[in-house]
Amino acid sequence: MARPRTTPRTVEHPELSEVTLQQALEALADPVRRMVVCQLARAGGEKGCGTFETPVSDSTLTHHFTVLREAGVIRQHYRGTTKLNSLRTAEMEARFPGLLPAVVTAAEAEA
Amino acid sequence: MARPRTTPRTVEHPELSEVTLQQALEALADPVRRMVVCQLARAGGEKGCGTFETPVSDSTLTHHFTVLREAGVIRQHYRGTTKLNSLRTAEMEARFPGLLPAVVTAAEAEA
DNA sequence: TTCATAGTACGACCGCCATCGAACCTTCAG
DNA sequence: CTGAAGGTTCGATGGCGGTCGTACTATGAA
Repeated sequence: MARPRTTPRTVEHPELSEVTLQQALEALADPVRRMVVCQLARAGGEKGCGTFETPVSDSTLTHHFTVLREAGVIRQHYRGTTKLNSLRTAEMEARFPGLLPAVVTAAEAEA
Repeated sequence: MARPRTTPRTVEHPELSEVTLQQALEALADPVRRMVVCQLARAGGEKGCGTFETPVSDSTLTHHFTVLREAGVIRQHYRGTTKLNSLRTAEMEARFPGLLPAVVTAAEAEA
């Protein structure tokens, strides 16, 4: 039977109501993670993990994606071997009004 | 002559243009510093160093004030033996539009 | 002048987090 | 089945930052 030999890869996402301001700020306070967020914002949609420009190794990047995901900033899901990332823009806006736009805008302006 | 025996105590403040987003976010990402900022926002004006409610020692609090000042978030000046603190609200708004209000609002809402 | 109050400077400590490389898992193409 | 590409997991490491206590300085009051 054409069935996966193991469980398909899924990703856990927190409800934004479970995310603290502390988590969100810590997530956004790292320069590499801000690069990721800005590149996502610029892309406007989904973006594969391997398509980001950062100065760190793959394993470190995995760590940063995890932090962003657990902070509710990004959503991730698999398509084949590729993992796609997108911003949880609307949910973040509902939870922390103005925060994400302020950070992205400031980051873009600085670059 | 009624003159101070040593130089009067002054405090250095950065121009907001010299402050990076990194500094601002790091400053705001610490829970104790956010307490300070929120209590200042609530006070609406100046507030002596000793009038803040925090779980840390005086010397640690001094450290946090320094970080906030160097991040351009607060302004400090002496009056007698008291050091007064206030938010650089307008300048922060010009440099990082929306950031400080977003953080303060979220912090108030969480508390 | 002396004392009390307000805050600072300094040094030490400790824990956390960003980072890496190596080994591994999952999926798709041949 | 086999290989290769895309990510992950794991353990180790290193540095930075939050914390404290103690000693100190500055100011104003008695």
